[in-house]
Amino acid sequence: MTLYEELVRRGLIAQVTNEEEISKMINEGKAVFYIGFDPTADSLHVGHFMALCLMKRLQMAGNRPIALLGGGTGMIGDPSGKSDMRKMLTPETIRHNVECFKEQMSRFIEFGEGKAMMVDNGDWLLNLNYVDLLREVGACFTVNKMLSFECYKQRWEKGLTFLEFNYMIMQSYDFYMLFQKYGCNMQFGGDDQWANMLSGTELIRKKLGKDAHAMTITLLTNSEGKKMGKTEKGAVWLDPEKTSPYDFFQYWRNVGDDDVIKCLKLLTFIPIEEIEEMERTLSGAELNSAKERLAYELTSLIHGKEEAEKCLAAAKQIFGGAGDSENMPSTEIPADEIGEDIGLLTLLVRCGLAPSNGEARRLVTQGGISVNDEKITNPSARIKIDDSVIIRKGKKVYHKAVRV
RNA sequence: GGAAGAGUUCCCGAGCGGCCAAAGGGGGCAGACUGUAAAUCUGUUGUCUCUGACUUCGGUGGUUCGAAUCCACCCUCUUCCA
Repeated sequence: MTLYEELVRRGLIAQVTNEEEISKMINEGKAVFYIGFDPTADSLHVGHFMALCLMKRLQMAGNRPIALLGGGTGMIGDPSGKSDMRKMLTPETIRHNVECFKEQMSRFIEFGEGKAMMVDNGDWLLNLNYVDLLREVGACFTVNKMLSFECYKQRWEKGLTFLEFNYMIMQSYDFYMLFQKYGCNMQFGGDDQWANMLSGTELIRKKLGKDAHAMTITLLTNSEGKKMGKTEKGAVWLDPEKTSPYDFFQYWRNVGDDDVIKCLKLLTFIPIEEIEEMERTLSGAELNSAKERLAYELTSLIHGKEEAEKCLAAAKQIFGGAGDSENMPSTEIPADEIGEDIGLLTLLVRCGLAPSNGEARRLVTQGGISVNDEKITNPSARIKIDDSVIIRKGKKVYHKAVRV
Protein backbone atom coordinates (compact mmCIF):
# COMPACT_ATOMS: atom_id res chain seq x y z
CA MET A 1 0.00 0.00 0.00
CA THR A 2 1.41 3.37 -0.92
CA LEU A 3 1.41 6.33 1.39
CA TYR A 4 -1.21 8.11 -0.66
CA GLU A 5 -3.47 5.07 -0.65
CA GLU A 6 -3.17 4.88 3.08
CA LEU A 7 -4.12 8.53 3.47
CA VAL A 8 -7.18 7.97 1.34
CA ARG A 9 -8.10 4.85 3.22
CA ARG A 10 -7.87 6.67 6.49
CA GLY A 11 -10.13 9.37 5.16
CA LEU A 12 -7.57 12.06 5.75
CA ILE A 13 -7.77 13.69 2.37
CA ALA A 14 -10.51 16.16 1.60
CA GLN A 15 -9.51 17.91 -1.61
CA VAL A 16 -6.49 17.85 -3.90
CA THR A 17 -5.47 19.94 -6.86
CA ASN A 18 -4.04 17.12 -8.92
CA GLU A 19 -4.38 13.67 -7.50
CA GLU A 20 -2.07 11.92 -9.90
CA GLU A 21 0.86 14.22 -9.46
CA ILE A 22 0.44 14.61 -5.75
CA SER A 23 0.24 10.90 -5.07
CA LYS A 24 3.28 10.29 -7.21
CA MET A 25 5.26 13.00 -5.53
CA ILE A 26 4.54 12.04 -1.96
CA ASN A 27 4.84 8.33 -2.58
CA GLU A 28 8.30 8.88 -3.95
CA GLY A 29 9.22 11.22 -1.13
CA LYS A 30 9.86 14.12 -3.42
CA ALA A 31 7.55 16.68 -1.96
CA VAL A 32 8.67 19.71 -0.06
CA PHE A 33 5.50 20.74 1.64
CA TYR A 34 4.34 23.23 4.17
CA ILE A 35 1.56 23.57 6.67
CA GLY A 36 0.80 26.91 8.24
CA PHE A 37 -0.07 27.43 11.89
CA ASP A 38 -1.40 30.75 13.05
CA PRO A 39 -0.49 31.54 16.63
CA THR A 40 -3.97 32.35 17.85
CA ALA A 41 -3.46 30.82 21.29
CA ASP A 42 -0.60 29.82 23.53
CA SER A 43 -1.05 26.13 22.92
CA LEU A 44 -1.75 23.86 19.98
CA HIS A 45 -5.01 21.96 19.96
CA VAL A 46 -6.31 18.79 18.40
CA GLY A 47 -6.85 20.34 14.99
CA HIS A 48 -3.18 21.21 14.82
CA PHE A 49 -2.35 17.75 15.97
CA MET A 50 -3.95 16.23 12.93
CA ALA A 51 -1.80 18.39 10.74
CA LEU A 52 1.29 17.41 12.69
CA CYS A 53 0.42 13.75 12.29
CA LEU A 54 0.16 14.18 8.58
CA MET A 55 3.48 15.93 8.61
CA LYS A 56 5.00 13.02 10.40
CA ARG A 57 3.52 10.48 8.03
CA LEU A 58 4.89 12.30 5.04
CA GLN A 59 8.21 12.83 6.69
CA MET A 60 8.53 9.12 7.35
CA ALA A 61 8.07 8.57 3.62
CA GLY A 62 10.98 10.84 2.87
CA ASN A 63 9.18 14.08 2.13
CA ARG A 64 10.45 17.31 3.54
CA PRO A 65 8.11 19.21 5.85
CA ILE A 66 8.11 22.89 6.59
CA ALA A 67 6.14 24.09 9.56
CA LEU A 68 5.22 27.67 8.91
CA LEU A 69 4.44 29.75 11.95
CA GLY A 70 2.15 32.68 11.35
CA GLY A 71 4.04 35.46 13.05
CA GLY A 72 2.90 37.65 10.17
CA THR A 73 -0.47 36.24 9.21
CA GLY A 74 -1.42 36.13 12.89
CA MET A 75 -1.41 39.91 12.77
CA ILE A 76 -4.30 39.78 10.32
CA GLY A 77 -6.52 36.84 11.27
CA ASP A 78 -8.05 34.42 8.82
CA PRO A 79 -11.73 35.12 8.16
CA SER A 80 -12.29 31.85 6.26
CA GLY A 81 -15.43 30.15 7.39
CA LYS A 82 -15.76 32.30 10.47
CA SER A 83 -18.87 34.23 11.22
CA ASP A 84 -17.24 36.82 13.43
CA MET A 85 -14.09 38.78 13.30
CA ARG A 86 -11.36 37.45 15.48
CA LYS A 87 -10.16 39.56 18.30
CA MET A 88 -6.99 41.25 17.17
CA LEU A 89 -3.94 39.93 18.90
CA THR A 90 -1.20 42.21 20.05
CA PRO A 91 2.26 41.71 18.56
CA GLU A 92 3.50 40.66 22.01
CA THR A 93 0.88 37.94 22.31
CA ILE A 94 1.66 36.71 18.86
CA ARG A 95 5.34 36.49 19.60
CA HIS A 96 4.65 34.67 22.83
CA ASN A 97 2.30 32.23 21.10
CA VAL A 98 4.81 31.57 18.37
CA GLU A 99 7.32 30.59 21.02
CA CYS A 100 4.84 28.23 22.67
CA PHE A 101 4.02 26.63 19.33
CA LYS A 102 7.66 26.12 18.53
CA GLU A 103 8.25 24.32 21.74
CA GLN A 104 5.23 22.05 21.46
CA MET A 105 5.90 21.21 17.85
CA SER A 106 9.43 20.17 18.41
CA ARG A 107 8.12 17.42 20.63
CA PHE A 108 6.32 15.75 17.72
CA ILE A 109 8.39 16.55 14.73
CA GLU A 110 12.11 16.37 14.37
CA PHE A 111 13.51 19.63 13.20
CA GLY A 112 17.01 20.33 12.03
CA GLU A 113 19.47 19.75 9.24
CA GLY A 114 17.98 17.53 6.59
CA LYS A 115 14.85 17.06 8.68
CA ALA A 116 11.85 19.27 9.10
CA MET A 117 12.11 23.02 8.94
CA MET A 118 10.41 25.65 10.94
CA VAL A 119 10.00 29.12 9.55
CA ASP A 120 8.06 32.20 10.54
CA ASN A 121 6.24 34.19 7.91
CA GLY A 122 6.76 37.28 10.02
CA ASP A 123 10.26 37.22 8.54
CA TRP A 124 8.98 38.36 5.18
CA LEU A 125 5.50 39.66 5.82
CA LEU A 126 6.21 42.18 8.53
CA ASN A 127 8.49 44.33 6.48
CA LEU A 128 6.59 44.37 3.24
CA ASN A 129 6.22 47.66 1.49
CA TYR A 130 2.60 48.36 0.73
CA VAL A 131 2.93 49.84 -2.73
CA ASP A 132 5.53 47.32 -3.83
CA LEU A 133 3.31 44.51 -2.67
CA LEU A 134 0.29 45.89 -4.46
CA ARG A 135 2.22 46.10 -7.70
CA GLU A 136 3.89 42.75 -7.31
CA VAL A 137 1.06 40.57 -6.09
CA GLY A 138 -2.01 42.75 -5.86
CA ALA A 139 -2.13 42.87 -9.62
CA CYS A 140 -2.51 39.09 -9.74
CA PHE A 141 -5.77 39.02 -7.80
CA THR A 142 -9.15 40.17 -8.92
CA VAL A 143 -11.57 41.34 -6.33
CA ASN A 144 -14.56 39.80 -8.07
CA LYS A 145 -12.97 36.41 -7.88
CA MET A 146 -11.97 36.77 -4.27
CA LEU A 147 -15.44 37.88 -3.35
CA SER A 148 -16.93 34.82 -4.94
CA PHE A 149 -15.24 32.43 -2.52
CA GLU A 150 -17.43 30.30 -0.38
CA CYS A 151 -15.33 30.87 2.69
CA TYR A 152 -16.53 34.46 2.99
CA LYS A 153 -20.21 33.61 2.68
CA GLN A 154 -20.72 33.73 6.39
CA ARG A 155 -19.39 37.23 6.42
CA TRP A 156 -21.92 38.78 4.15
CA GLU A 157 -24.15 39.55 7.06
CA LYS A 158 -21.68 40.77 9.58
CA GLY A 159 -19.17 42.40 7.31
CA LEU A 160 -15.69 41.54 6.23
CA THR A 161 -13.02 44.10 6.97
CA PHE A 162 -10.37 45.02 4.49
CA LEU A 163 -7.79 43.81 6.96
CA GLU A 164 -9.12 40.27 6.94
CA PHE A 165 -9.85 40.37 3.26
CA ASN A 166 -6.13 40.61 2.73
CA TYR A 167 -5.46 37.39 4.60
CA MET A 168 -5.79 35.36 1.45
CA ILE A 169 -3.18 37.46 -0.25
CA MET A 170 -0.78 37.04 2.62
CA GLN A 171 -1.18 33.29 2.64
CA SER A 172 -0.72 33.14 -1.10
CA TYR A 173 2.36 35.23 -0.74
CA ASP A 174 3.70 32.79 1.83
CA PHE A 175 3.42 29.91 -0.58
CA TYR A 176 5.03 32.01 -3.29
CA MET A 177 7.95 32.85 -0.99
CA LEU A 178 8.42 29.31 0.24
CA PHE A 179 8.35 28.04 -3.29
CA GLN A 180 11.17 30.33 -4.25
CA LYS A 181 13.20 30.09 -1.08
CA TYR A 182 12.93 26.38 -0.35
CA GLY A 183 11.44 24.82 -3.44
CA CYS A 184 8.29 24.13 -1.52
CA ASN A 185 5.90 22.69 -4.06
CA MET A 186 2.98 21.62 -1.97
CA GLN A 187 0.77 22.99 0.74
CA PHE A 188 -1.41 21.13 3.20
CA GLY A 189 -4.00 22.54 5.49
CA GLY A 190 -7.46 22.22 6.96
CA ASP A 191 -10.28 21.97 4.49
CA ASP A 192 -11.38 25.48 5.40
CA GLN A 193 -8.12 26.68 3.91
CA TRP A 194 -8.85 25.42 0.43
CA ALA A 195 -9.51 28.81 -1.15
CA ASN A 196 -6.43 30.38 0.41
CA MET A 197 -4.29 27.50 -0.74
CA LEU A 198 -5.58 27.53 -4.27
CA SER A 199 -4.90 31.22 -4.50
CA GLY A 200 -1.32 30.44 -3.60
CA THR A 201 -0.88 27.94 -6.38
CA GLU A 202 -2.40 30.41 -8.77
CA LEU A 203 -0.07 33.16 -7.70
CA ILE A 204 2.88 30.88 -8.27
CA ARG A 205 1.60 29.99 -11.70
CA LYS A 206 1.07 33.60 -12.61
CA LYS A 207 4.32 34.91 -11.27
CA LEU A 208 6.65 32.04 -12.01
CA GLY A 209 4.79 29.95 -14.54
CA LYS A 210 5.33 26.88 -12.37
CA ASP A 211 3.00 24.32 -10.87
CA ALA A 212 2.48 23.96 -7.17
CA HIS A 213 -0.03 21.75 -5.43
CA ALA A 214 -2.43 21.86 -2.57
CA MET A 215 -4.18 19.24 -0.53
CA THR A 216 -6.59 19.68 2.32
CA ILE A 217 -7.14 17.49 5.33
CA THR A 218 -10.59 16.43 6.41
CA LEU A 219 -11.82 18.57 9.23
CA LEU A 220 -12.33 16.62 12.39
CA THR A 221 -16.06 16.76 12.92
CA ASN A 222 -18.36 14.51 14.88
CA SER A 223 -21.38 12.73 13.48
CA GLU A 224 -23.44 15.87 13.97
CA GLY A 225 -21.06 17.86 11.85
CA LYS A 226 -19.71 19.91 14.72
CA LYS A 227 -16.02 20.50 15.01
CA MET A 228 -14.40 18.14 17.43
CA GLY A 229 -11.69 18.97 19.85
CA LYS A 230 -13.87 21.58 21.47
CA THR A 231 -15.62 21.25 24.76
CA GLU A 232 -17.84 23.57 26.68
CA LYS A 233 -14.73 24.82 28.40
CA GLY A 234 -13.05 25.55 25.10
CA ALA A 235 -10.62 23.60 23.03
CA VAL A 236 -8.95 20.38 24.01
CA TRP A 237 -5.41 21.64 24.35
CA LEU A 238 -2.21 19.74 23.96
CA ASP A 239 -0.62 21.69 26.77
CA PRO A 240 -1.01 19.62 29.97
CA GLU A 241 -1.36 22.84 31.96
CA LYS A 242 -4.42 23.82 29.97
CA THR A 243 -6.01 20.40 29.54
CA SER A 244 -4.80 17.86 32.04
CA PRO A 245 -3.76 14.49 30.62
CA TYR A 246 -6.62 12.91 32.53
CA ASP A 247 -9.21 15.25 31.01
CA PHE A 248 -7.61 14.76 27.64
CA PHE A 249 -7.88 11.02 28.02
CA GLN A 250 -11.49 11.27 29.14
CA TYR A 251 -12.42 13.48 26.22
CA TRP A 252 -11.48 10.72 23.82
CA ARG A 253 -12.77 7.95 26.03
CA ASN A 254 -16.17 9.63 25.77
CA VAL A 255 -16.50 10.29 22.05
CA GLY A 256 -19.72 9.19 20.44
CA ASP A 257 -20.09 5.69 19.03
CA ASP A 258 -20.25 6.97 15.50
CA ASP A 259 -17.00 8.84 15.83
CA VAL A 260 -14.56 6.36 17.35
CA ILE A 261 -13.47 4.63 14.20
CA LYS A 262 -13.11 7.87 12.34
CA CYS A 263 -10.97 9.30 15.10
CA LEU A 264 -8.78 6.22 15.19
CA LYS A 265 -8.21 6.50 11.48
CA LEU A 266 -7.54 10.18 11.43
CA LEU A 267 -5.58 10.66 14.60
CA THR A 268 -3.61 7.56 15.45
CA PHE A 269 -0.83 5.57 13.88
CA ILE A 270 -2.53 2.27 14.50
CA PRO A 271 -2.28 0.27 11.25
CA ILE A 272 -5.29 0.86 9.07
CA GLU A 273 -5.96 -2.87 8.71
CA GLU A 274 -6.32 -3.18 12.43
CA ILE A 275 -8.75 -0.28 12.59
CA GLU A 276 -10.80 -1.65 9.75
CA GLU A 277 -10.93 -4.94 11.61
CA MET A 278 -12.37 -3.14 14.63
CA GLU A 279 -14.83 -1.37 12.40
CA ARG A 280 -16.07 -4.70 11.11
CA THR A 281 -16.26 -6.58 14.36
CA LEU A 282 -17.21 -4.10 17.06
CA SER A 283 -20.66 -2.78 17.68
CA GLY A 284 -22.71 -1.38 20.53
CA ALA A 285 -21.07 -1.57 23.91
CA GLU A 286 -18.08 -3.35 22.41
CA LEU A 287 -17.02 -0.05 20.99
CA ASN A 288 -15.90 0.85 24.47
CA SER A 289 -12.72 -1.08 23.91
CA ALA A 290 -12.05 0.98 20.80
CA LYS A 291 -12.68 4.17 22.73
CA GLU A 292 -10.27 3.11 25.38
CA ARG A 293 -7.68 2.35 22.75
CA LEU A 294 -8.24 5.72 21.12
CA ALA A 295 -7.84 7.56 24.38
CA TYR A 296 -4.75 5.61 25.29
CA GLU A 297 -3.04 6.04 21.94
CA LEU A 298 -3.64 9.74 21.75
CA THR A 299 -2.66 10.44 25.32
CA SER A 300 0.45 8.44 24.77
CA LEU A 301 1.33 10.32 21.60
CA ILE A 302 0.90 13.65 23.24
CA HIS A 303 1.76 13.24 26.88
CA GLY A 304 3.91 10.15 26.69
CA LYS A 305 3.37 6.50 27.47
CA GLU A 306 3.80 6.93 31.16
CA GLU A 307 1.04 9.50 31.46
CA ALA A 308 -1.20 7.40 29.25
CA GLU A 309 -0.73 4.41 31.54
CA LYS A 310 -1.60 6.51 34.53
CA CYS A 311 -4.75 7.83 32.91
CA LEU A 312 -5.78 4.38 31.88
CA ALA A 313 -5.17 3.02 35.34
CA ALA A 314 -7.02 5.90 36.95
CA ALA A 315 -9.97 5.43 34.64
CA LYS A 316 -10.07 1.71 35.30
CA GLN A 317 -10.01 2.18 39.01
CA ILE A 318 -12.57 4.91 39.01
CA PHE A 319 -15.02 3.36 36.61
CA GLY A 320 -14.19 -0.18 37.54
CA GLY A 321 -15.76 0.40 40.90
CA ALA A 322 -12.81 0.77 43.21
CA GLY A 323 -13.06 4.20 44.73
CA ASP A 324 -9.48 4.94 45.42
CA SER A 325 -6.84 5.95 42.97
CA GLU A 326 -3.38 7.35 43.11
CA ASN A 327 -3.74 8.88 39.70
CA MET A 328 -6.93 10.72 40.31
CA PRO A 329 -6.79 14.46 39.78
CA SER A 330 -6.30 16.00 43.18
CA THR A 331 -6.02 19.19 45.11
CA GLU A 332 -3.78 19.67 48.09
CA ILE A 333 -5.19 21.73 50.88
CA PRO A 334 -3.07 22.94 53.77
CA ALA A 335 -4.12 21.58 57.15
CA ASP A 336 -4.67 25.01 58.67
CA GLU A 337 -7.15 25.81 55.94
CA ILE A 338 -9.18 22.75 56.82
CA GLY A 339 -8.94 22.89 60.58
CA GLU A 340 -11.38 20.56 62.32
CA ASP A 341 -13.54 20.21 59.26
CA ILE A 342 -14.31 22.18 56.15
CA GLY A 343 -17.60 23.36 54.66
CA LEU A 344 -18.67 21.15 51.78
CA LEU A 345 -19.36 24.09 49.47
CA THR A 346 -16.01 25.67 50.20
CA LEU A 347 -14.34 22.36 49.52
CA LEU A 348 -16.03 21.97 46.14
CA VAL A 349 -15.04 25.43 45.05
CA ARG A 350 -11.55 24.95 46.42
CA CYS A 351 -11.11 21.82 44.30
CA GLY A 352 -12.36 23.55 41.21
CA LEU A 353 -15.41 21.33 40.99
CA ALA A 354 -17.69 24.34 41.10
CA PRO A 355 -16.99 27.93 40.06
CA SER A 356 -19.01 29.51 42.87
CA ASN A 357 -20.68 28.63 46.11
CA GLY A 358 -24.03 29.02 44.44
CA GLU A 359 -23.19 26.46 41.82
CA ALA A 360 -21.78 24.16 44.46
CA ARG A 361 -24.96 24.48 46.48
CA ARG A 362 -27.01 23.56 43.43
CA LEU A 363 -24.87 20.52 42.75
CA VAL A 364 -25.26 19.31 46.29
CA THR A 365 -28.99 19.93 46.50
CA GLN A 366 -29.60 18.15 43.25
CA GLY A 367 -27.76 15.10 44.46
CA GLY A 368 -24.71 15.38 42.32
CA ILE A 369 -22.10 15.12 45.01
CA SER A 370 -20.72 12.17 46.90
CA VAL A 371 -17.89 12.20 49.36
CA ASN A 372 -16.16 8.90 49.98
CA ASP A 373 -18.99 7.17 48.17
CA GLU A 374 -21.63 8.66 50.38
CA LYS A 375 -24.14 10.94 48.73
CA ILE A 376 -24.48 14.24 50.49
CA THR A 377 -27.44 16.48 49.83
CA ASN A 378 -27.13 18.93 52.67
CA PRO A 379 -25.32 22.04 51.48
CA SER A 380 -24.27 23.07 54.93
CA ALA A 381 -22.57 19.74 55.63
CA ARG A 382 -19.02 19.89 56.92
CA ILE A 383 -16.40 17.42 55.87
CA LYS A 384 -13.64 16.02 58.02
CA ILE A 385 -10.46 15.35 56.13
CA ASP A 386 -8.04 13.30 58.17
CA ASP A 387 -5.83 12.33 55.31
CA SER A 388 -7.63 12.56 52.04
CA VAL A 389 -11.14 12.36 50.76
CA ILE A 390 -12.62 11.31 47.41
CA ILE A 391 -15.21 13.60 45.97
CA ARG A 392 -17.41 12.55 43.13
CA LYS A 393 -19.27 15.08 41.05
CA GLY A 394 -21.93 13.75 38.78
CA LYS A 395 -21.23 10.40 37.26
CA LYS A 396 -17.75 10.70 36.01
CA VAL A 397 -15.83 13.44 37.65
CA TYR A 398 -13.69 12.23 40.50
CA HIS A 399 -11.40 14.37 42.53
CA LYS A 400 -9.26 13.80 45.54
CA ALA A 401 -8.75 16.41 48.22
CA VAL A 402 -5.58 15.82 50.19
CA ARG A 403 -4.70 17.33 53.52
CA VAL A 404 -1.11 18.48 53.64
C1' G B 1 -20.97 64.81 6.76
C1' G B 2 -26.76 63.82 6.95
C1' A B 3 -30.97 60.30 8.28
C1' A B 4 -32.95 56.00 10.64
C1' G B 5 -32.31 51.92 13.90
C1' A B 6 -29.82 48.75 17.43
C1' G B 7 -26.70 47.53 21.98
C1' U B 8 -30.46 42.70 27.51
C1' U B 9 -27.82 37.71 31.72
C1' C B 10 -22.54 32.15 28.43
C1' C B 11 -24.96 32.72 23.04
C1' C B 12 -29.47 33.94 20.24
C1' G B 13 -33.58 36.67 21.60
C1' A B 14 -38.33 38.75 24.26
C1' G B 15 -39.40 42.65 27.69
C1' C B 16 -40.45 48.98 26.79
C1' G B 17 -42.35 52.53 34.31
C1' G B 18 -43.68 48.62 39.56
C1' C B 19 -46.09 41.57 39.21
C1' C B 20 -38.12 41.59 36.29
C1' A B 21 -32.71 38.17 38.56
C1' A B 22 -35.69 39.50 33.61
C1' A B 23 -40.15 34.98 28.68
C1' G B 24 -38.50 31.45 24.95
C1' G B 25 -34.63 28.73 22.53
C1' G B 26 -29.47 27.09 22.36
C1' G B 27 -25.55 25.70 25.35
C1' G B 28 -23.92 24.13 30.31
C1' C B 29 -24.60 21.43 34.90
C1' A B 30 -27.27 17.71 37.75
C1' G B 31 -31.12 13.59 38.15
C1' A B 32 -33.56 9.14 35.58
C1' C B 33 -32.38 5.53 31.72
C1' U B 34 -27.54 3.36 29.91
C1' G B 35 -22.21 0.96 27.79
C1' U B 36 -17.68 6.38 31.23
C1' A B 37 -21.81 6.46 24.16
C1' A B 38 -26.01 8.66 21.61
C1' A B 39 -31.14 9.78 21.90
C1' U B 40 -35.03 10.87 25.36
C1' C B 41 -37.44 12.73 29.80
C1' U B 42 -36.99 15.87 34.55
C1' G B 43 -34.76 19.65 37.38
C1' U B 44 -31.49 23.65 37.30
C1' U B 45 -28.62 27.74 35.17
C1' G B 46 -26.14 36.18 38.58
C1' U B 47 -23.47 36.43 43.54
C1' C B 48 -23.53 35.85 48.78
C1' U B 49 -23.18 34.62 55.41
C1' C B 50 -29.31 31.53 50.62
C1' U B 51 -36.83 31.05 52.69
C1' G B 52 -33.33 36.94 53.07
C1' A B 53 -29.73 40.39 51.06
C1' C B 54 -26.76 42.38 47.26
C1' U B 55 -25.12 43.35 42.06
C1' U B 56 -26.78 43.02 36.62
C1' C B 57 -29.95 44.90 30.98
C1' G B 58 -23.37 49.57 26.23
C1' G B 59 -21.29 54.13 29.54
C1' U B 60 -22.24 58.52 32.56
C1' G B 61 -25.64 61.67 34.67
C1' G B 62 -31.01 62.98 35.30
C1' U B 63 -36.67 62.49 35.92
C1' U B 64 -39.61 59.40 39.40
C1' C B 65 -41.84 56.89 45.69
C1' G B 66 -39.96 53.27 41.90
C1' A B 67 -36.17 52.62 35.60
C1' A B 68 -33.70 47.19 31.48
C1' U B 69 -37.98 50.26 30.36
C1' C B 70 -38.61 57.78 30.25
C1' C B 71 -34.88 62.17 29.33
C1' A B 72 -29.71 64.18 28.20
C1' C B 73 -24.93 63.44 26.70
C1' C B 74 -21.23 59.92 25.25
C1' C B 75 -19.33 55.21 23.12
C1' U B 76 -19.99 51.06 19.64
C1' C B 77 -22.43 48.62 15.62
C1' U B 78 -26.01 48.19 11.37
C1' U B 79 -28.75 50.21 7.33
C1' C B 80 -30.00 54.26 3.96
C1' C B 81 -28.30 59.05 1.71
C1' A B 82 -23.65 61.95 0.39
